[in-house]
Amino acid sequence: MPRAKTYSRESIATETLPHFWECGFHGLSVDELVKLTGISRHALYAEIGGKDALYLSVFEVYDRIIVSPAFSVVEDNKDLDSIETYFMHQIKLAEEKGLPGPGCLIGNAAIERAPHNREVARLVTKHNDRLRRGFSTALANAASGRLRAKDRDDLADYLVVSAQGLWSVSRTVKEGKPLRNFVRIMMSLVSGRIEQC
Amino acid sequence: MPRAKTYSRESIATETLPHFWECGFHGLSVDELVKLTGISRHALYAEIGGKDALYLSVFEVYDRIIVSPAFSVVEDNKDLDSIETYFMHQIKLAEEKGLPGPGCLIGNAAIERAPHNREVARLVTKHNDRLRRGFSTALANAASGRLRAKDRDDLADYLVVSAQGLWSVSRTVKEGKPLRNFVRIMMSLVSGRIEQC
DNA sequence: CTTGTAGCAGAATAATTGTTCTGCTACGAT
DNA sequence: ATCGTAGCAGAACAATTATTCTGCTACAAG
Repeated sequence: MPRAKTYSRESIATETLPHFWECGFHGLSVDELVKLTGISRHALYAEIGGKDALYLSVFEVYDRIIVSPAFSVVEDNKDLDSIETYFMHQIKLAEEKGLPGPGCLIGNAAIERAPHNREVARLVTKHNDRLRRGFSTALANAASGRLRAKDRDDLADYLVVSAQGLWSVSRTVKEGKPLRNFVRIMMSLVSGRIEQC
Repeated sequence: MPRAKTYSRESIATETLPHFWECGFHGLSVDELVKLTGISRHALYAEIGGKDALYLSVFEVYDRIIVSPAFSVVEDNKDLDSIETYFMHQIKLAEEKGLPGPGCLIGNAAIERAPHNREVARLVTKHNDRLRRGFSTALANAASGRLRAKDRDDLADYLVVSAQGLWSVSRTVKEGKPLRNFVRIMMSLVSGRIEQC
């Protein structure tokens, strides 16, 4: 029986995720990746195929181990508090890991990589759709019918754009205050809108 | 007397600006830049020094010929309408040039390049400071004293983050509607805040 | 017209970096 | 124990790309 693989497609993507997240696609070479993570070039090319394919694999892992645990608060609870919790929790994590932080891997990819790689662009759109859907459902639920579908979708769009701004700025600020501030103002807007219906 | 230089530092930066704006720092090689713009390698290296230095020069030009003409509306008029005008006008320009667009050169650099280049990071911060100052002054004026300094600065921060989100998203959306929507909602928030004082 | 030289095109070079290849090692099956 | 092979380390290779170099051209001064 063949020896169990030391590095699976899965584990390679998981190990490289933090580095791509921090440095982006162009921020580090395959050599650096190999040195930093200890995975072998052989495994990388045999299991995944190359740097581009690896980057796409990292997306899957990021979605599963970073986005899902964080955003399921919104997707499960479906209320306004859950939206605020989602944002504030992410800001706290970023603060703990140290600001300026890596922002959102997918948001970064949207700017750095999506224009040059069709598949990355597709995954970015998919991610934004997921956020929009989550926000939209939560808003509908929070408003319990008092919000017109169009207004709800507009607000969901608004939150998606706001999230993009938040994680972008988190890459350059040194403390969490302006980020929290932003979320507070944003949330007051959203709840104000819902109440006035 | 020496022959007049065909390509000055200035003109090289101006010619390359659109390409860096569209493709980012890693999006095109010096070869492509030379082919696309017609400038000579010789001039580029003699006048500017290299790709990194060129990128920084492009920042200066961008600030002068793109940011200043657009943002001076806010800096000169100092009212809420000017803020909305600024955003809407930029969205319209982006639409005319075709969405998804290049976003904001400096916002893109914040994500793609600032983490790897101290000087780029400095220029990004400088740009955001300019926006914040402009917004802050406009808000103070619009509220004519009814807004506490802290609230005014929080709102200015809020607008800076929102701008970042807007231009980020403009790189992936196919039409201006969600962008305009975002601005409308954002502005309603800001004027609501000021009126309630 | 001659001549000196600024500036150009494009070749050459150097450095980086993505990918493949070559033994070799260690483990499991027999 | 030995054999076969999966997987490794790191060298080699290839491709890309930033930078420098080499004539050469065209213009201006005299």
